[in-house]
Amino acid sequence: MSMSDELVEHEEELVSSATGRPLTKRGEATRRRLLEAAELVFAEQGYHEASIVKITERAGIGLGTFYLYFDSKQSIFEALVLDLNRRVRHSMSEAMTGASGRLEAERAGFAGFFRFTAEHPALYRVVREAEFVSPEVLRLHYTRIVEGYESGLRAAQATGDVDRALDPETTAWALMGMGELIGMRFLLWERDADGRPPAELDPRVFAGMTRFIDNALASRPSTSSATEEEDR
Amino acid sequence: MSMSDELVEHEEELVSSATGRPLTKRGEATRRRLLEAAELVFAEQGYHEASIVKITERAGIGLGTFYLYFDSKQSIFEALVLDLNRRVRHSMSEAMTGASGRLEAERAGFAGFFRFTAEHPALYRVVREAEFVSPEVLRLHYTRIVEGYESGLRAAQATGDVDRALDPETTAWALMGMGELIGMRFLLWERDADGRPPAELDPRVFAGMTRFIDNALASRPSTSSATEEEDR
DNA sequence: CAAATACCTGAATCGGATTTCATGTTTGGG
DNA sequence: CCCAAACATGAAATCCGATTCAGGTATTTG
Repeated sequence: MSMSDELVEHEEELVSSATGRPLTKRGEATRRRLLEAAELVFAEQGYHEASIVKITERAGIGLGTFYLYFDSKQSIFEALVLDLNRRVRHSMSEAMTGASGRLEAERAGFAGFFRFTAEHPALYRVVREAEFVSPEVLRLHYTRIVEGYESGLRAAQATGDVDRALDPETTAWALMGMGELIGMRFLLWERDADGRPPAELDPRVFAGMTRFIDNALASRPSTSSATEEEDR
Repeated sequence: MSMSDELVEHEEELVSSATGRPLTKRGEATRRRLLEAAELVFAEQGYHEASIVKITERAGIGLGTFYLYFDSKQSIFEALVLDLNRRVRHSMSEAMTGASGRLEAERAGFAGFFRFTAEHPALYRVVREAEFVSPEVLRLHYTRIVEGYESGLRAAQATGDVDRALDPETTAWALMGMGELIGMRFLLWERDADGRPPAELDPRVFAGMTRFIDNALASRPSTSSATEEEDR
């Protein structure tokens, strides 16, 4: 009967989180407007400054209506982060199609990541804030992205494009981390004369990063020229 | 504002933030107890779950007393982050003393960073949260660390230990980012069978990271003879 | 010791948030 | 055209935490 209703529901139906009821056209549109407003408000104000009132006002919707679609403030935030995750990965895989070599594809994916961050600087801050609002969702976000990198790296190692001595998982996380911090420093923090964020990475920085990555990944002719064993 | 005043302050004056008055022995002790309690509470609960009441209770101090020493919740948080910054950098520079080569020193600094993160996992989460609580302080934190890296890299380039084609600033931020995310993934997220965080990085990960960094930094034999490594 | 100074206190103030709910409105199928 | 069902609403209940303040206690000084 009622006991396992909630647990069984795994698939993303067009369902109100709060009530479990299906939505009509009208309801669907309202839900969408709420998500779009949430995107703006969370991006501008951060999670704790944001409020349900601000979101519903922005959406042009009554306060009480919110709870027909989402259980809580945290719940809509999580939905938003998952949506952004979809969009980042889309931006990355889109950038990768058409790349010729394996290594070329890695580079392109990276570029796609930066394009997204540059186009939606505030949005990417939302994702980072998830670490403190909803850690599980952030893990999901990172893990999904890293999975793509990792399998790409393995494939590139198989073809000999990438140093076989690298650990794919570690390398994938290293690349993510680089991307994050360089994006934060040179896209989110940087402002031009008019206080506008740059549309893309400074060429000097981009070149420096490319060199760094190419160095790191390139298959090395002799596998053990460097100090192979750490102390002890 | 008042914040930049404090930020410029590199050295800890014995001054109450709220009143600007110097402290006696007793006052000094009280201030210290507040900071220590804040460290525990912010680490366990995060900024917004933490409250002045919880901090003063933990410190065994009256609620009102708090405001004799700090202007606000944000103010004590900032003081804490600056304190942690000092400690991280100390951990890094301590690890670097005694390193023989330039490149060796870079590696040691990195290890120092991880040692701190492994020893105080929750504390490093506090630093990261500063991005959303007090962005200026976080910039200061990162910038101070990066400055050290950057000048180290320049020196290592001068001696030929590090690829001269790398941009030192970009490279420094890339290294920071790697360290952050790998620390988060393999130290903060990882739990052993008893739910305890690991005391140090998994050897596989550490080795993978070392290889990655060595690849990235090593001066490339593009025009000269094969890699000449300092073996020591 | 007396007065001044420094330090301490927690009840009360104040503002602001999430969430509920009783009631009204719209929609769509028969 | 009627009436469930779905959707919408905002005032009010409820909660919570930062900050203030009027009135203490300890410590030092003359």
